[in-house]
Amino acid sequence: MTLTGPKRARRVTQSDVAAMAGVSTAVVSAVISPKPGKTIRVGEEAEKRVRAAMEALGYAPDVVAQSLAGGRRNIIGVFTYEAVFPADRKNFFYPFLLGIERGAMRSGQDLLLFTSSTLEKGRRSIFPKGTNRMGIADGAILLGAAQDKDDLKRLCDIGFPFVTIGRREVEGGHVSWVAPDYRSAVGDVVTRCRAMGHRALMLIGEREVREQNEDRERGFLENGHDDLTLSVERIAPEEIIPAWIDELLKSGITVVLAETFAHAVALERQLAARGLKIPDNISVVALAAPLFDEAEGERWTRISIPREEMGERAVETLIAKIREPGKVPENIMQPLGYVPGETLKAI
Amino acid sequence: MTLTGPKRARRVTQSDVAAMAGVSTAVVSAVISPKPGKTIRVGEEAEKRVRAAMEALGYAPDVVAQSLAGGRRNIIGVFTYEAVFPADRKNFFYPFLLGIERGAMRSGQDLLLFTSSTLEKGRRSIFPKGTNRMGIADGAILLGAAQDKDDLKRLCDIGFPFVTIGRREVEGGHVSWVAPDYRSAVGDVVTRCRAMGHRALMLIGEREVREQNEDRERGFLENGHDDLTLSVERIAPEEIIPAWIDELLKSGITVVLAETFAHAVALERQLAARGLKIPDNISVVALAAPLFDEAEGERWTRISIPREEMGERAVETLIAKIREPGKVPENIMQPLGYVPGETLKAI
DNA sequence: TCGCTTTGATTATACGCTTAATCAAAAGCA
DNA sequence: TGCTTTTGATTAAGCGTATAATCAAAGCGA
Repeated sequence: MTLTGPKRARRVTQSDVAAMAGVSTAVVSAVISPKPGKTIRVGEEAEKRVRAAMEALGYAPDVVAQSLAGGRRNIIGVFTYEAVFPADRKNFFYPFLLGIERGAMRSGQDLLLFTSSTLEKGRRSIFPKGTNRMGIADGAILLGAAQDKDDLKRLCDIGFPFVTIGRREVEGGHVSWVAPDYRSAVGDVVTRCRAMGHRALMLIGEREVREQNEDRERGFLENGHDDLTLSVERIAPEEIIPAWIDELLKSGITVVLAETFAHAVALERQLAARGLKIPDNISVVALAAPLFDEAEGERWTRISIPREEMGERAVETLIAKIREPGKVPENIMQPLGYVPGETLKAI
Repeated sequence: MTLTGPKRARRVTQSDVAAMAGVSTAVVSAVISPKPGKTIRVGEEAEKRVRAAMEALGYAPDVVAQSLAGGRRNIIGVFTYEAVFPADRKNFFYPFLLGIERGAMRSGQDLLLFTSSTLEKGRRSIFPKGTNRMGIADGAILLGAAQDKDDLKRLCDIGFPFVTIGRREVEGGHVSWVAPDYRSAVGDVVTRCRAMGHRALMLIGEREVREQNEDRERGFLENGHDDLTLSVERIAPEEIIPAWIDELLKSGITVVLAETFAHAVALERQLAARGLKIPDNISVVALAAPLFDEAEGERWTRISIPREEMGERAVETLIAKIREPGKVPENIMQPLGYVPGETLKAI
């Protein structure tokens, strides 16, 4: 739906301010946005009058017009593939948004949430029906498990500045991201397990291999010592059935690193079904933040993701990118934490 | 901080399409956005050519320019006096935002969060340094316990469409709101208490009397029967001290309606200090939604607020207001629910 | 005094689109 | 036939801002 009907009350424009201050609109524009490249200069006197007029009239620049004219808008877009305020996994997204808000506050930016494109089949599109609302913002932060590389490519092509949370690679274009450093973190976990006496480790994870899964697998395999046996199994949580457990037990593996909580939980359930316990019979480390309530994941030995901080850094990165569009895009690897829990035991 | 606008690659414009199709830009515009009240008409032939050209050139309309020309941005502002994503009371605000997002989605609006004005002393200002970023949006939803009536007045004066969540009255201007119908709800609670045999009721609540407190007090006093003794005490939670409890017990009151959870909890603590229990010795009903975690309030007999629905209705109301600026502003009283808990007992 | 730079401003145009005002030609009608 | 209506288009005027191109006046060194 789009709004139609009578136009809203006339807004206070630059020329209103200009008229009141007795100057031209160009001067008002210059006062609003002082730039290093001083093609227009303003005297102290005039500036004072302009500011007074702005105050008196309650003037606010029209971002849309600024946008069209090629100026700055001080608006950062936030695009989420799922709902911005998701009902079910609110505690997962929330910290990112918290950080993004703080970052925006710090740098004097407003936040534009792209809620207009209807969620089709539960997912949003960056270019709904070929249009691109993003142009309203100076740049955007992309949040959520993005799958449509085409959209990312297109964003790259039109030179729109954006930063994704989570690593994304697009061929033929560079994308900036702030991503959890799964590689180092998982490497660290392997080292810890080894120090605790474990020698046969297995990584189980999602069938679909995306960037973050790659990173974990790399960190896992890279840290192999001669005395370690490492194996990787890509399997859906619901595929963890008794037969699979049989094989696991036969293999002599003593620690399982689970890419998601769903895997960890499925594993625990199947073990319990035959009277086995974590970590008595086998240890488990979760390689992700709990998707749902934080409390649910509390007892697991796991990796922790400083999501709030990541949100903030995403804003900083984006702003840097907006400022210097030509520069090589920055990528930030966010160091993760290791949280000792009750599911990893020394041998 | 201020940003410099990114220079985009030249985009395919309407006139490119027009040129290729051998028509004027007006025709292209008409093809893109067919409106009921058409001043400009397009023939079948021409439309076919235009569509072919759009396809061939990969044309996408520039929303920014569309906005500028059309006067409408399809952006709804969301202003919160506290942080939009508050760390401590997230579960209180969250449902509103959820509803607002859904409402925005339904009506094809984007959401602009005003995060740019720094939080001074933990509160935001609508007019930071006299400027008004709100003008960016078509209208705004105000969320949180607003105290600066001056700002609201000013918003009214400049004719900016806005809707508050929670009742607000400003003299010399009409404000639209979507507010919990505390009056009816409290009246209902009184009736229920009476039906359970209670005859002496007390309402305790915040010292500062704002609209919502007025509403509750009204609902409380209005429903007096001849056989009921009703009293109101405006007192800060920390003023609930042993001496006060003495008086309460002497008065013969059997139910206390607490305006906030802080009051209810303070009361419980002081009662416990002398070995008294809720509801054995005295019943308590909370007249608000729990401020913090939902779970914390679970056991209390209380009023429930359909916050999600309120958020959605706020969007609807705002859009109606934007559409017809002249119309008498709509106010919506949101019916509340009664949630039986463990703190109200029949006598 | 003259040219030259600096300061402080104005004018004019572009940004990409919508839409009111027009207009030419065809169609309808008596 | 002459007049009005309908159809299918064009032209041009904004929408509110940024900024390159200009320009007047003042300052300045020689």
